[in-house]
Amino acid sequence: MNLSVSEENYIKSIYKLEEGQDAVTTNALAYELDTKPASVTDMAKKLKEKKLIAYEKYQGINLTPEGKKAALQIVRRHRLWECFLVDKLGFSWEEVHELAEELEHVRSEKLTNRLSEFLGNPVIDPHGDPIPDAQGKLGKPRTQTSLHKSQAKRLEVMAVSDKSTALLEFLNAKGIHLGTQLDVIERYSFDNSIEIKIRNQPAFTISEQVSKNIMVKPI
Amino acid sequence: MNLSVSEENYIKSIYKLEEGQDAVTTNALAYELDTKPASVTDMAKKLKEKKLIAYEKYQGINLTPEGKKAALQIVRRHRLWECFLVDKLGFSWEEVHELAEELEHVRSEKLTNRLSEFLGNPVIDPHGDPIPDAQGKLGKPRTQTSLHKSQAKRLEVMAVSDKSTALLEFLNAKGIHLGTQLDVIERYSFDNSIEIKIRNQPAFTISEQVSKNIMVKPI
DNA sequence: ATTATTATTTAGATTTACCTAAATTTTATT
DNA sequence: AATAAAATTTAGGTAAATCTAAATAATAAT
Ligand SMILES: [Mn+2]
Ligand SMILES: [Mn+2]
Ligand SMILES: [Mn+2]
Ligand SMILES: [Mn+2]
Repeated sequence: MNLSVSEENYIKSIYKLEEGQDAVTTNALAYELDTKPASVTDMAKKLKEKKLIAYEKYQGINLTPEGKKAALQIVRRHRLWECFLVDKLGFSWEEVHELAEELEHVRSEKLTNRLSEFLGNPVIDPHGDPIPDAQGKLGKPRTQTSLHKSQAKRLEVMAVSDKSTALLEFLNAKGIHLGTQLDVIERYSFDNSIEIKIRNQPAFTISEQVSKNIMVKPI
Repeated sequence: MNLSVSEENYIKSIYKLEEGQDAVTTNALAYELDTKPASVTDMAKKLKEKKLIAYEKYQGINLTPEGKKAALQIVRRHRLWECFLVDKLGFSWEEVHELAEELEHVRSEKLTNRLSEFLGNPVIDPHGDPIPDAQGKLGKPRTQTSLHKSQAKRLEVMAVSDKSTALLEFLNAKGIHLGTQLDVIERYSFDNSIEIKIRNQPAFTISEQVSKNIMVKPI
């Protein structure tokens, strides 16, 4: 199956939005891809024709097994390039998403596999997301809780679910990285903000918007 | 100036064909880009509009200074990626051109410069071609003679001017790489074939087509 | 159960990068 | 110089990926 760059971006976004939800909505996909719903409907017809998605008018979109396989290959390339940019070229985690958004479209299994090998076959990317292997298999079963939901007092940062420069730069400023261990001091039910502390640094408060996007595990 | 992938490929090909010649011909460019002359004429109008080329009907094409600057950036990216693929990922020289043809279109000065640094700021690519620096300056003045023209008896291979898999695989089979030193045993004027010898290996004969594409310097 | 709102699709255009076939210009050959 | 051949351009079209505006369907609110 030979996909255009545009088709690949759609497939990847459908894969992302499908998580949890049962069907991906036209509007959600349009928003995710920064395009218009009418364009999504057009593309949905084409991807259905190519048997990459299941789609019926007004019923939303789901990847077929082939579609999912394609998505995992794209995700693999995306995350490997992110690793390369951070580990080898010294980029910081908020800079790599956009670049990987382009590099992911160079389709060469040989290149992908050699890149993986060169990087030591990493299993997570700089944002804590798992990297599918050459067969498209994901290691982790994605059972991550957000800081927002977690009840634990001592936590370790495992991933961030939003890759926007804005969030990542905020986390940089606060000293929150992958692997950072933090203590929850207080939860304020009024606005769902959380007061946290890293080591012996002074405590500070983060909003619900932020805590929702920090994935953690108790320690 | 924001160029499409297609525009970049045109600019790069014009740069390549301009070497030596005074103006690039519509047909030559169509052949180089594996497209039709009519398409070249269309694109010529657009690139002229963008002031990247000088073009008058029936008069051929030349890069403007801005066009040349753009071309050198693309060439820089292309050749740096080729170095990366060979030096870091272990690809062989005949495999990298096609991949670099895609990677070259990721436009990020930061990425390009970090990649260059990561590679130790190489000045020639795996085919012996010089790599423009961040300012677009070429080191070597490109005064290379082809084996076909050279009069010397002992020579060193400096570059290959054709990057086709066919030629490069042929050279691999014959043991001819960058830096290979060879002796010219005989030149046959009938078909311009040349008998050469590498070290103490048995001599063999190469055709004019091949010798034209091997760039050498006397030693 | 209507009605209003929201989501989605269709109709009809636009832009980019191509193409083929025909017309035109340039260049080479009598 | 006239004619033939080759190179180039123009005219008119196509396919992909968008868009806006209008129509339709699904959902929510009276
Ligand atoms: Mn992308
Ligand atoms: Mn990532
Ligand atoms: Mn290219
Ligand atoms: Mn090269």
